[in-house]
Amino acid sequence: MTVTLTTREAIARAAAQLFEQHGYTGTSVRAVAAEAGVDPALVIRHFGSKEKLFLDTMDLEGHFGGATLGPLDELGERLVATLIGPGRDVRFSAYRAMVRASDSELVRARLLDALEEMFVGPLTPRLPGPDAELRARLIGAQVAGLLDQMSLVEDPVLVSVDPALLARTYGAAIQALVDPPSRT
Amino acid sequence: MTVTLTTREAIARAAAQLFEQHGYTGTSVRAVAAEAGVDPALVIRHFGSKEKLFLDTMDLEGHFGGATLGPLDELGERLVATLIGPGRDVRFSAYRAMVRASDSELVRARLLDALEEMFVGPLTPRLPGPDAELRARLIGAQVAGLLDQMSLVEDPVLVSVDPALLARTYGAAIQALVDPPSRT
DNA sequence: CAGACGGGGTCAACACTGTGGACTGCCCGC
DNA sequence: GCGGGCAGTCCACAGTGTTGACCCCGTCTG
Repeated sequence: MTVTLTTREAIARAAAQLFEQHGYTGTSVRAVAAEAGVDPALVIRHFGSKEKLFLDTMDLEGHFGGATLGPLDELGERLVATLIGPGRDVRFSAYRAMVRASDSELVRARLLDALEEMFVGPLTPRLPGPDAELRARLIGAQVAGLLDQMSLVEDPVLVSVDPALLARTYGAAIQALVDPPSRT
Repeated sequence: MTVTLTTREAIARAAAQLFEQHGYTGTSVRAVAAEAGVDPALVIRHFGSKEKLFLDTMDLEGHFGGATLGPLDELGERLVATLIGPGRDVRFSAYRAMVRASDSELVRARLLDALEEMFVGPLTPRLPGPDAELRARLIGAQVAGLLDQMSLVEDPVLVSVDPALLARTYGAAIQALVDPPSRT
């Protein structure tokens, strides 16, 4: 199967690999073309622009989907465990590439969509207490922050700390937004 | 005063403005040179490279310094209020530019330094309970996440929500890492 | 006082980027 | 058989960061 690749697929595949590996600015259209064994002008012809190629290629939802499922108690800890669990490298690379390319209006919109689809949508109706939507968005912010420090900034302590401890600690902070605020 | 600017200062000033306004990739060396009324080759001569110019120009510590001062109770809320309080645009721009330029190893290192100097250093010795350093770093992650969503992704709900409510809500989540974990 | 020196400034060029236009070759419906 | 469309190729353009050769002028030295 997939004995022969349509050239469009070949380009997309090469692009996905290079973008994840070297980021948006770090991979040139010509490099993608070379990797796919194709003329540089052809990749533009097929995808319209480097930016569109990037958007067609990277998708966050595929890597992060369904992270907010399951019961609400201990959701924080489970969420973190899922993020930093098996396959974290792919997730981290995708996120990193997207964030660093967020100069582009389209990329920014995609990040916003992903936030909406992965956190605001599924979580807002489930969170008990007031300001559910705001809290859902802030949970998204917490996740983004963790990804920032682990994937983008590469905080050496965070990347090497015991994942269970990390999940427990940061999970508690997330849980503070999952549970209804205690009116003191 | 400052009747005449040394050309180096003029370049740095133009660079700071353009970098904050249009980001790293969005501002060309030639644009900086034009804004400073100077030959493009000269800015490289003075600063070595565009990357070094960027690093010499942007500093996070100046914009974010001293955000973790004050008593520990309600530090979370105060921290958020400081971040999104007066002058937030400058802070947001600086952070955005740095993160989007974090392809560069040097920029990445600078972000790590800033985290260290602004959160890990001042907070670790003050946090009660176990894993103080880890928790300090995670507080940094929370801050990064908020900046991400507000400045980089520009979540329309977060940027327009009542700042006091935002500070209270997200502050509570940060406070969960400031206070010693409740061993349940 | 002459002359070497050095640093700020200018110009032209290099290698590279993303992209567009003109062109060729091939397959498919009439 | 033939014309239209489409995949693929080639070349060119404008813009990028950066470099080297050059120049000018003030300063220190013999």
